[in-house]
Amino acid sequence: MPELPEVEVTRRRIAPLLVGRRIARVRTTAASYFFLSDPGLLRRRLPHRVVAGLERRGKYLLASLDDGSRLLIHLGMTGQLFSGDAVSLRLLSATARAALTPEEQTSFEPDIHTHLCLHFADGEPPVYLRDVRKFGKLLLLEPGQRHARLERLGPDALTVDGELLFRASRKRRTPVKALLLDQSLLAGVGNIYADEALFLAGLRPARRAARLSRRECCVLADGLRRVLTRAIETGGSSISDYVAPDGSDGAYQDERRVYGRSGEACGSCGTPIVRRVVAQRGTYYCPVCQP
DNA sequence: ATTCCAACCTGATAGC
DNA sequence: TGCTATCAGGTTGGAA
Repeated sequence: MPELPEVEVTRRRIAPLLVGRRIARVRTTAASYFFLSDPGLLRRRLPHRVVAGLERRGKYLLASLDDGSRLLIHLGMTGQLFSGDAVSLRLLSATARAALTPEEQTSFEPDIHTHLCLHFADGEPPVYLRDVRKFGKLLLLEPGQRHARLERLGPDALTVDGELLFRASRKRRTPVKALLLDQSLLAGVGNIYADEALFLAGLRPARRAARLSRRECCVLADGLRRVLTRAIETGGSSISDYVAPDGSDGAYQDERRVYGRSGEACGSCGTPIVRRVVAQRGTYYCPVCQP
């Protein structure tokens, strides 16, 4: 689900519910693929801590606590970080949805996929972290502790410039789309925004990276910054699971040019959008506008 | 060093 | 109705 824009919108909207609050009670699910730290450790260590700040690195969120430790969060494909006040059908499975009448859908109750519940001392709504597929990650970093996953990240994709792409793409036979998805080169781009940026740049996703000119790299960097900035402005893309922390949907899915639109007419030339597998990912492009 | 591919999970949907 | 196959906003580790 969440790429840089969704994670950034989540950060901005959850921060007021998190920062400055003292954690009182913590609930977790059992140890699983989701937890990089033992959930028992989280239940022992988080109570009494005050959240000091919340920053984003690529698709990661990093919450600093008042004892110098940090909580590292990745939302994977289906991760959702939201307020106990949030109401959204996206927080319910289809079966759970069917079992409820509309008037019963007025609040969220933690289910088996809700891996972390933070309750606060001031009685404000709790904050929940839910992840159906468990591709997300949760890890407590001790004060000063470094983490390989963070250190491997390249510069934030919002700051990308054409020169970076040009230098990194020399001698790479790989499709340009694979470069964009490489978090060690550029942090934050995922499958949706890679395809959207390539459309804006008029570049075929399978194009060999090394064959891009400096000029094309600059146009691509431009497209990336434009699409990411616009997606943040519109609250991200709510295509299947993503909800903002208040339960509201993003709106960028309505501005998508190519992602998920195979068979539909290209907005620029009318040619049907094509789906192919590139860089092992479902990839959408206009065969005419992206020669 | 780079590229590829399977694996990690669960659920929704399309087709028979 | 039910079964099977395919697909999904991601990342990792190890093989080629």
